Amino acid sequence: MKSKYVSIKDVAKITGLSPGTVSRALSRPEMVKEVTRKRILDTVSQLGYVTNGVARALVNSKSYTVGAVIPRFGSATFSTMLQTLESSLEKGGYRLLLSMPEISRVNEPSNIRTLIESGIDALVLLGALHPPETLAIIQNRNIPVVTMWSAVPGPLPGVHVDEQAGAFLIINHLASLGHQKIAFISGVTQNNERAAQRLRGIQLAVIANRMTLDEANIIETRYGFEEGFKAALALVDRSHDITAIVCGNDYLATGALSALKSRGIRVPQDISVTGINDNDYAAYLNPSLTTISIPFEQIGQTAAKYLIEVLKGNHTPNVETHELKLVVRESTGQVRKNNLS
Amino acid sequence: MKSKYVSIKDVAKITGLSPGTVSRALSRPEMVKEVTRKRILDTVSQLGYVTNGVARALVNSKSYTVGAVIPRFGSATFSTMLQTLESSLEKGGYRLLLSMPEISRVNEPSNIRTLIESGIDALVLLGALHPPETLAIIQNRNIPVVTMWSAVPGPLPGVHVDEQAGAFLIINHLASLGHQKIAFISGVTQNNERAAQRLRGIQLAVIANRMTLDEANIIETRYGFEEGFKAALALVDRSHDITAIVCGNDYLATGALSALKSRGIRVPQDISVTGINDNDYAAYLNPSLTTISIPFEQIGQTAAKYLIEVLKGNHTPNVETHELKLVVRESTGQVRKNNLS
DNA sequence: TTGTATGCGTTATCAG
DNA sequence: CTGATAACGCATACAA
Repeated sequence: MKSKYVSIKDVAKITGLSPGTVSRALSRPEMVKEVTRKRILDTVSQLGYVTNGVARALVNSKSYTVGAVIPRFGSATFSTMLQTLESSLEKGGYRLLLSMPEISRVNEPSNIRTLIESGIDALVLLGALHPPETLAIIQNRNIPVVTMWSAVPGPLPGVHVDEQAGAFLIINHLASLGHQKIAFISGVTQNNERAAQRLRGIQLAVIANRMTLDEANIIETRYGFEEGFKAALALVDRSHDITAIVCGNDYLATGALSALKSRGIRVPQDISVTGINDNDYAAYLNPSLTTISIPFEQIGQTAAKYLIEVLKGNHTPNVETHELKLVVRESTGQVRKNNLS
Repeated sequence: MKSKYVSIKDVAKITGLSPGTVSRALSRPEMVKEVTRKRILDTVSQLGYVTNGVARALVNSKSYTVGAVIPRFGSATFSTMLQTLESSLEKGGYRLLLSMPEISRVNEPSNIRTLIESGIDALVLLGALHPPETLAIIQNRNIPVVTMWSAVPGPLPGVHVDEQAGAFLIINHLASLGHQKIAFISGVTQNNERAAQRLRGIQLAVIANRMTLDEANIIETRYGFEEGFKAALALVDRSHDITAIVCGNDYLATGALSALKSRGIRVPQDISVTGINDNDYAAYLNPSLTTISIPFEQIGQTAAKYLIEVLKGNHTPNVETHELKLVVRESTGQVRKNNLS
């Protein structure tokens, strides 16, 4: 398959110089005489020559591309995190090759293999928990990795978010307002360490505050408006003494809110609804919702910066040790106080 | 820079076969004897050999990668569109190289050049309107392109959304409810053909329905909660006879809603608020909001499918003609009716 | 400072 | 069915 584009040889031919010189003029300008360089640059722009990054990547075994596998949960996608990740990478001269499989269909090792075949220099993953095969690939290729938004410590370096601390913020807040008996609408915890840690944190905080969270009042469901709606209805039909419903994410909280309203239940006067937020929407739109938000901007940015450092050779990409300096623990967000009774 | 990974030669050496045969066993299994292939496959998995896609891309001048430049507007990102784009590409065996610059800082030609250097096979752009330089690059490289969510006809093939028709849906609806004098909070129309067409559509529909939309009641502002909030306050302070506020996107609508509530204005009894949605959130969360939504899933999917066909050679990637078959005109979404007085 | 030659890992062509 | 060889476009070591 013969390419039809201008190559370095064409530029060489026209300028009467050698391919080597042209190459140098482009990537090591200081190694070439002023006039020669100018002549080359002129013909380059005249011919519309564009470096073939594939060939360059082959010889350098470096593609300046970072791959990311970011599973999504229904319509919950991590746009802010992605944005900051991408723009931070871009600032460092890297491109983002993105794989975002639906979580129910995710086959991480396979996704990673595809990315590696594409010639990525580093890898971004969501969360700390990964199948052994994933770890094997990473170890085997010795490819720099960073995990984003891990909720539990893991073997890979990553930007950690303390989901349990977030849960404590919420429950402590509710306790301070005098709430006693609460319910929790959780996301599916299987294969989702964040959901699992949120649930665990809620349970621990409830105990610490001597509150009550009956097993029957923990509903585990997929993230979604409708799911939150149904779960909330089930809860209020079942237990009449709940004063607060905490939700594992903002979709659930939003659905729950609608459900309560449809029953004529006042929020937050009769029942308080709290959401752990993946999105800034719910929090803004409905002030009757108590929310705690995740610092997505920071996560993406920190992850990108770390990788760029590693790729510069400034860190040893040792997959055995956790990069503690990058752990974001101090802030999972603030609780927006509102006029709960 | 000597690569440290297993290559096809290593597999060849161990199996005692030639590199060519190993290559064939992997990419053209039918051309190689059953036993030989099995022997190769065994050593391949034993050595953990992974094809070097960069080398493959070089010789084939095909990388199975599609580049996309999707500017974002503040926190408005097109997650659903991206999701369906990515997953549809993936089904067709393509990877997505994503560039998502903040719209205020976008330098499209430069972004495209970077993607092209990376060796993409095709390009995805947002909207129909692009600087001449962009068109020149595309023409020059003769690279397959598709535009997503173009609001006006353009020189490039694309998935078109009729924003004006959407605007008519809204205004006709308001007219049928008896509204006479309305206001419009628009996104910044400069460099945003969608925002511009929304505004234009609203104006035309207002005339067609013999309604009133004073120049002073058109506020153009950045997309955002706060911006919508401020704009709505300004409107109600200025004009006391408006019965409906239409907003250019859901962030604006959400902010406007909050503003009216803060003034004790009932929605929709006193003033009706309508949003054109980039997001399913506002619509769900607040039933007092009338919304019209954009079919993002379809857009991403259609764009991907088109490109895959083009790359298969089934369409001529002629940048001169608009791919009419791909234009999505029939549905920019439904108006959710609500109990407007 | 510039030219020449070689190799990066793969696939395609052409013999055998 | 398999092997040898030449390319893909670029970067670099080495020679001039």
